[in-house]
Amino acid sequence: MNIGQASRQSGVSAKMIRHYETLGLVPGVTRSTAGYRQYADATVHTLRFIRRARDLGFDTREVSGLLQLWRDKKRPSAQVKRIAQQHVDDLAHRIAALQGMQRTLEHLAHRCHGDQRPDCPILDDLARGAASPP
Amino acid sequence: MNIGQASRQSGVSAKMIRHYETLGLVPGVTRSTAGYRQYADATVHTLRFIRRARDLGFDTREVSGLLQLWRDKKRPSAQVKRIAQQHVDDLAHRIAALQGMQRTLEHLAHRCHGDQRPDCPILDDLARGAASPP
DNA sequence: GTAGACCTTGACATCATGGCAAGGTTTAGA
DNA sequence: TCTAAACCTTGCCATGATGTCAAGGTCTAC
Repeated sequence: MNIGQASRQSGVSAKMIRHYETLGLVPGVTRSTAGYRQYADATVHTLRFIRRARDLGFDTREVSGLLQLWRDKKRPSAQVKRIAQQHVDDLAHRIAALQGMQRTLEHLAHRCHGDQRPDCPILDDLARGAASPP
Repeated sequence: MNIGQASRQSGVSAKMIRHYETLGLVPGVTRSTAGYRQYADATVHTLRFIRRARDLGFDTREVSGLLQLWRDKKRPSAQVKRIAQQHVDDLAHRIAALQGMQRTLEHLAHRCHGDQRPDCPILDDLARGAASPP
């Protein structure tokens, strides 16, 4: 199977398949005489794993760790859970940060008339450069 | 005022002050005979504006637009509000995406024993490469 | 034999920011 | 007056995950 077909079957772009190869996430590939990468179903499976993990927001370092655990049939599930839990915590932080921005902006936008007049609490806030009190 | 002092007063790193200069967010600076950038309070004010806008998640393009509106004393506040509203919508999308990941992962982590045994629903899900039904 | 689809590598872009290096300037103190 | 420390300059490289483009080789179907 060439890279295009592996890409279609895994949902990972050819570009990223090559990239993951340089990162060592997918094992070194065999090549055809012309130098084309040849893939087996097992690799497509790995690529789907990577895709799914990326979709859940794990960065490539974390994906690498998860892949190693996946391959290690004797892994303690605690290790997997720890990676996942860290990521959940990270997500929570990021969500909270975005929600903070959202709250502030919604508050400001709510008080902005949004008409032809120039007065605007949004610009006022930015110009003051200070967080508004909760 | 040199760049270091402007940096301390605005909360924007010297590096980023220079960067914003190349982007045209802050106007061209006057220089001392030795080539040192000289800042007035007005520029520090602008830098604080930028800092605050960045803290609220606006990207530099949006900041640029907001700065122009800020400087235009005849701006219609509707234009400001539109930029803010778009950003709020963007934030909402990003938050929803992260929450989706968080939900899925919390669900999986909850079902993972997290002990010495290798069985792990997290890896199972990744390996299946499919979203679990809600 | 040839067109079109496919593959290869490599370079560059994104976005906001940090870091380092090599060199010039200013300032405070001995 | 000399010097060390603190400051400034420009420029290059790096991050992370992905896309795009380019120049060139290969395979396939007609």
